Amino acid sequence: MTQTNRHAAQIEHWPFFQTAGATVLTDLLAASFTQLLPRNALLFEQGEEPQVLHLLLEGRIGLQATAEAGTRTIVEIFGPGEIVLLPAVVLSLPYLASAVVLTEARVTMIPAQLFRDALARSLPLARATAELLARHWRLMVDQVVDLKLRDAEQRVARFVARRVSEEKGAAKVILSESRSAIAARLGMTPETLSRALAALEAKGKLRRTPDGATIADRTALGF
Amino acid sequence: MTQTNRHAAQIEHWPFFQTAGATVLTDLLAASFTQLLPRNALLFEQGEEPQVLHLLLEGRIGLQATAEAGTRTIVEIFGPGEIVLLPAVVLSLPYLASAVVLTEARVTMIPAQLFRDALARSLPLARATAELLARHWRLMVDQVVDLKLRDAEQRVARFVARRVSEEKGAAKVILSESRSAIAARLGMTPETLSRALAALEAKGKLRRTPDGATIADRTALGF
DNA sequence: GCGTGTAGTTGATTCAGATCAATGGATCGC
DNA sequence: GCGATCCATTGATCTGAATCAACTACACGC
Repeated sequence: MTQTNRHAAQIEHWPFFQTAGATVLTDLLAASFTQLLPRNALLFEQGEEPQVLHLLLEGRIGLQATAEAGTRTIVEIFGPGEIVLLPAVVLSLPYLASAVVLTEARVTMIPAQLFRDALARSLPLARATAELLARHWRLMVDQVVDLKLRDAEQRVARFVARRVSEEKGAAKVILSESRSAIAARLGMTPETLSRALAALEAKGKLRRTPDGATIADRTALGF
Repeated sequence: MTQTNRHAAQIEHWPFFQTAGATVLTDLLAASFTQLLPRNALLFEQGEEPQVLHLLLEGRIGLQATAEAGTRTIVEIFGPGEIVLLPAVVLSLPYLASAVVLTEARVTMIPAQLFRDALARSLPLARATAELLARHWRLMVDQVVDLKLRDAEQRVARFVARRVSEEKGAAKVILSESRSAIAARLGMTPETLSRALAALEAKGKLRRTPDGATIADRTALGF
């Protein structure tokens, strides 16, 4: 059994491949390979043509965009079970952001051309792709609304609250990526993030710990 | 010839239907209908289940989101030739924003269920959908980067510059939707938009007219 | 052990853009 | 025609978050 197959069992439970079908998955994984990447590694850079599609098994990856002025920000942070930058692969267009490993990550890579070929043949895969992209679009809409209508403290509260739900009921939230990465994702400076967390603690909505926070009452975060 | 068919000739030239194929289009348009909607009409409201898919023939439609606090913003403005809110139709999920007619609009509506049925049968349609959604995702990423990295004046300049390209080389830009709608789309107040336009005029990058602006040098807008 | 570097926090100050307020056109109904 | 209403613009002030600046707490190499 190859190293790839070791992870196949995990991947085939992803909703995306439930829709796409087992046959397609087998095809795609046959030519795939899995890597363990250290913090700060670069998966790809803004402007590159996509060579592979990335499936994130473990860790967190940040989508980092650079404007003309050279300023950077993080557009989105992906977690385990997510497919990174499907749009660029679908469109065969250069990436409009770089992907940086925020916490040590295990990533399975599928050759982009292989994926596109499968997309041209398989209706279930095309539908799964459309659904995934629709969800990702909605996430970005949500972020735009967040940026336009909520202040720093509210954005931080929502961000933390979402992480709780991921850890299913547990009152502990682990923020393993750097504070500056989280701040960039939320459209603020690390200083402002730090102050927002302090303010939420002062209001009794959470308690800061070195690696994240504990939540007293999830609904108290207003989410 | 029905009223719908009168517009079919126009719609079939859209890139989306070039990919999806003529057969699918004929199917979809058979049960469709076209309406002329006045300014301020509501296509649908946040929270509703999508009943129809909207194809925008003429005019502009704004995607308006409302946060808990009751504050509103415009997430995106759609123009002629665009398909509005495909994600909600694909996912059969409630709209997460309302759609408001910003300037008198002609809209063709396709029953959502019909579209989803076609999506389940037609590979070309599924591929066209995936590609369109990928493009829309990229537009939202662009907007997030805009909001996070550029100041008000730069955002206005980019917005105006994009409108020029739509009118193909013409130095005249028509901003027919209200200033407050544009301001909301750009994540600022109408006052700030007004000042930004004044500042760009002072720098000689454009000249304001009641219904928009004229551009001296397109590249001067930094786009 | 002890520098040395890096990330995070806290404090002081500044600034872009929001808010509040007033004015100048338009367009509309009558 | 003439108020009434709505929208855009301009001005004055305020404020949330950025910037600038210490200072602290670890983690690392040697």
